[in-house]
Amino acid sequence: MDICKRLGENVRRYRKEKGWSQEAFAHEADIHRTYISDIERGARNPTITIIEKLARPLGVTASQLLE
Amino acid sequence: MDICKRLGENVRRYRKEKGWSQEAFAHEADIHRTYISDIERGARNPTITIIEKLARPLGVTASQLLE
DNA sequence: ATGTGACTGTTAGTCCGTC
DNA sequence: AGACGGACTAACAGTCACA
Repeated sequence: MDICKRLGENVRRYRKEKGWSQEAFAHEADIHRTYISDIERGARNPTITIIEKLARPLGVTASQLLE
Repeated sequence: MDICKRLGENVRRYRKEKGWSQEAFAHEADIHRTYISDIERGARNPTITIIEKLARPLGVTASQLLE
């Protein structure tokens, strides 16, 4: 399983647990909406600083997003 | 604690557990030795595909490198 | 509310070295 | 053995219009 896809699935799952749209989450994480879309589809290969920006509003660790 | 520094410390610890020099590890991971040096010093912001390339020869998961 | 192609400036990542 | 610099190319960060 590709690590980018795994990250995407994790982000999407945690985001939905929060009841957020991509747009709302993008605002919380201070990341562009379309970038979130790309991440969730595994279409990007982000850096670890992006992983951390995603993790914080979701209330999880960067490590958890890669599990 | 900066996530880049945390990654660096984890990589260094796991590498030493294997008894590898940076150069030997670089060869195992198929990553340039100077890049390994940068990573361990927390001077780089790598992508998740690099995290995975680092994790495999160390016998750990990408997730563990960010813990 | 989300997926996607395209674009530009910036940086990730490689490779040459020296200390 | 490892830190660190310079220079280079490939790829990412960040954004937009449109579907």
